Amino acid sequence: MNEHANGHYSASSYRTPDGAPSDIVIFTITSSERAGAKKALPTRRLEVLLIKRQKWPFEGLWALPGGFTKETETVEECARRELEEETGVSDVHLEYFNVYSKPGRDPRGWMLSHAFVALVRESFLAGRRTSDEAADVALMPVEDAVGLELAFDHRSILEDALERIRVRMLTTTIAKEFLPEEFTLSELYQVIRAVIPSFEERNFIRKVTSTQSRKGILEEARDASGEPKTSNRYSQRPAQLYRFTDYSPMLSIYG
Amino acid sequence: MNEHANGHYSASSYRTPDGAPSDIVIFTITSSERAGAKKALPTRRLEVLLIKRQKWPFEGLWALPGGFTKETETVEECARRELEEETGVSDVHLEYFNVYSKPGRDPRGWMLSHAFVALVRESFLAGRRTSDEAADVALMPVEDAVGLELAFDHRSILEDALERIRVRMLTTTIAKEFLPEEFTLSELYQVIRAVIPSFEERNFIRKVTSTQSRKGILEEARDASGEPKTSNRYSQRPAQLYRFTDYSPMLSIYG
DNA sequence: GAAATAGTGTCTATGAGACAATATAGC
DNA sequence: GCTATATTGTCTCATAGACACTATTTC
Repeated sequence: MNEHANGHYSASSYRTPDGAPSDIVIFTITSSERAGAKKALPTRRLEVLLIKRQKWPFEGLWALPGGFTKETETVEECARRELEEETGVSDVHLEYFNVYSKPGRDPRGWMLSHAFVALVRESFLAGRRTSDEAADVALMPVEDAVGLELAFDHRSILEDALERIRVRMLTTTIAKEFLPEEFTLSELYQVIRAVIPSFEERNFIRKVTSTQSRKGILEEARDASGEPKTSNRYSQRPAQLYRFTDYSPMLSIYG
Repeated sequence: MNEHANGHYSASSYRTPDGAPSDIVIFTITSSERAGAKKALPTRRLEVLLIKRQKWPFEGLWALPGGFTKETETVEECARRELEEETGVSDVHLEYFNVYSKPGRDPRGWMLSHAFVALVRESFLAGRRTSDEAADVALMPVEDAVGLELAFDHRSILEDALERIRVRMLTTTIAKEFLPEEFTLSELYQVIRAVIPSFEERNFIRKVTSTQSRKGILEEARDASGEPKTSNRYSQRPAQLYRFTDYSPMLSIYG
């Protein structure tokens, strides 16, 4: 154990890491009906999944789900495995974003933590929230989570993850990870606002449908006979359904 | 050595990593005078620094500079230390971009490599290229480097690094890392083109100077008396000098 | 005046941004 | 008809993109 694979390597007497965990910031967007109105846009909120630690260190504190990488897998495979063990979901958007290696960050030893963001649709986690271990696993609003004392340096990790998805929400099409295949533009707008409360575009519909440079990221959903598909789930007047294309524009600050 | 810091940790019988190297993709842009013309724009080329390995494994192959992280430092501190040892430069732009952890990627054992991009001005490396170890250290055009067989998975790392700086060249102001404090718009344009050969903007000057949304990333350089500063280093007619402001716009695919 | 790069004029089409106005369907 | 959301009309101004033209200095 912990011997080097062979002796050609002069660093074999060096101290080596005690582990390389992957930690996963699992985000979801919950919808809740607004009281009163019958057909009204639901309130959407960005939430993060945390686990209450059962043992030393940081026993009793909330922490990000995660686990140790094995020598037979990549850190990404580890994250995907832990994600499935923890939430039962697979095939979700998982994105590596940083490594945390500050000496002393883990009292158990020299641990290099690899942090991922996972984006999960609310429906995927539906069963989870009512499971027996509900007390140890919580889905909580991000504003609440960043206000808590978390285990290890998980608060920094969470803040970095948040920053990360805010940037990527605006520069990539990850909004699709929180939406059904076909959605209305109000839904899209709400998803963006759930992640970035300050996002405000008065003419949102105008822009995403008519802008030449951005045209191409969205297309109208049509049924078998070619008629535009609409939905009146959230409105009296049916709204046009859209879907993301697989085109992703290249942004530039220079033009 | 390699014992866990304490016994509370149930994973203490697991295999642990054999090392966590940092590898650094050091980019620079070289300028060379074009033959013939007296005052002409130099040719700028993106180059990468590679080191010829002297020992097993991959002896004789070119590799990215790097080295092992110590338990008393972060992987970033390791990268910065290695960068200085290797090139003598400090205070340069250094950016972490990915971890490489595929089992078997390093025949010496279970190594998790943390990859960085460093952006260095040509002048910083000037002394280095004529040093004694010139045969072991090379600054070579990136097109050449990606065509070579490199040690470990360094070719993948290099390709990823290239993709990374191409995106960041267009979405952030890292172009400043390759330019003097004050520069002409032709120089800026050339730097962008050295990194992204396909970048073409006919009205480059127009855009960066007159666009409201982008206005703010650049400002005209002025001398003590408030007069605009110009340079005729590369042209007969003097060109206005600019500098980057510290404003960095937030791009969005939605408007 | 030729060379070499810097910068402007001009024209057209399109987009941004603001808001008012109208449309649709359920209640 | 009221409500709540969806969508279009309209107007103004700024920008994109193309390309010809003028400017400035050195040789």
